[in-house]
Amino acid sequence: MARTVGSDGEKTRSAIRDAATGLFARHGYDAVSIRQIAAEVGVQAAALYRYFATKEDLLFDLMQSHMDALIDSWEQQRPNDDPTARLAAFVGNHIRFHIERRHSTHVNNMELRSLSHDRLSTILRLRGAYEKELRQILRDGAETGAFVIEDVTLTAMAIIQMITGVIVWFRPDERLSVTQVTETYHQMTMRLVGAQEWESQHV
Amino acid sequence: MARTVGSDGEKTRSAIRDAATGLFARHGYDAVSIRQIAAEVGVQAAALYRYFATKEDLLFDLMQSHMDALIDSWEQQRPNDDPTARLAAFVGNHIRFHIERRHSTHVNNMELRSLSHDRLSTILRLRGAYEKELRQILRDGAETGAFVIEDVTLTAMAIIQMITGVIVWFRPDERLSVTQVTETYHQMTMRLVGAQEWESQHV
DNA sequence: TAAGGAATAAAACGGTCGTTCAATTAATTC
DNA sequence: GAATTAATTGAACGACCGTTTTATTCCTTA
Repeated sequence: MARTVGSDGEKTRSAIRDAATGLFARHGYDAVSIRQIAAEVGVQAAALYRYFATKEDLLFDLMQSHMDALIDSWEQQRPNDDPTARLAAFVGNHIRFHIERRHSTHVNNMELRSLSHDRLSTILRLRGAYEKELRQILRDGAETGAFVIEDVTLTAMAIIQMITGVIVWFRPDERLSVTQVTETYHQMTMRLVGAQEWESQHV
Repeated sequence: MARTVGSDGEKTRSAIRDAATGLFARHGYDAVSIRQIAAEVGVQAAALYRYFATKEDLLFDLMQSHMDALIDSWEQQRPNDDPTARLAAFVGNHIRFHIERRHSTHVNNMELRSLSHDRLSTILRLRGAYEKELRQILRDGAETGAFVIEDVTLTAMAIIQMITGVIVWFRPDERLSVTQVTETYHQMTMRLVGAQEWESQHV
């Protein structure tokens, strides 16, 4: 029956996703063949088509899951606090999430152009929703006078690019721990938005 | 003769480079075929091989030229001034350069993985030399007390990612001019490094 | 205007790609 | 344990890839 077999199928499905994430991140979507992914899973190329109709379906599945997980992670963490505390939480959650998922982050940042128009829109919509959260924090902080901000949209982009960039150079087991990196970025972010004083809310 | 004919050859060569830059930036190195590039130039695929031995040679040529031009642009602009003025000049030059060369910047940021090991090293060496300039500015500013910096390397990466990120969202003919964008990033950068006061050196 | 080299075109090469299909094996149900 | 269905294989398809080879055109120079 589909029930018990389904559980094995889900295991294979997730093995495919893991293999594809790593290969896409390292070599790029176009440079990776279905046969390579299949080989890493230990299966023939044709077998993948029982789980994903096309190669692009597989890519889209990875990217959508990534965005869903990112938004979910923030929603479970978001404090109902003053803008300073919310910004600290946002930065901390963002950095932690992206370090933990370097590979799928890389795929999401690099392979947008490999998606069809409709699927690109879907991903961009999710991305927009996430960034809107940051813009709202910045807007609130500017209104209460907690932050000094010239342009909310532009500042939001600057912060996101800055904190997402961590994955470009950060490698675990180096001189800095995740906590140290997060702490330093927290301080830089607070200065960037002109936050005059903030408690040591090291999230 | 090679002289007069050479000048036509150089025109074709630069047409190839322009076409390849645009196509690589839009669709990615792997997704673009030699035949596509040739078609955009108005020539047959085999003709490109008179100018570039392989497709990767073409990519490397584009990436190396980009880095050379970036470093050259900074060297012609670098002031022998205090750290605050030098940082302002660095940010201004960087943003201006990258907005003017969005496509080749995109190629340089996205296609590192398509290079062979040796060529990757060459590009990374150039990149390292450029980033070293920023680190030196930050170090000087930290020593004179002009800046508040927890970690020079980390701050340099944060600034570079922030200001390079402009090309991800900035489009000409939108609500903001290059000057406005540069000015806002200048202010954000100065706050980020904790510069207590700075003249309006809008470079 | 004939000669000679530079530039291009046209065709072909071997290889790999994403995907499909028929045949086979493995697992589940009755 | 036979029947049924799910899962996988191996082979094949047509398309396109980067590159090479050979032939042809164009242009310069003597």
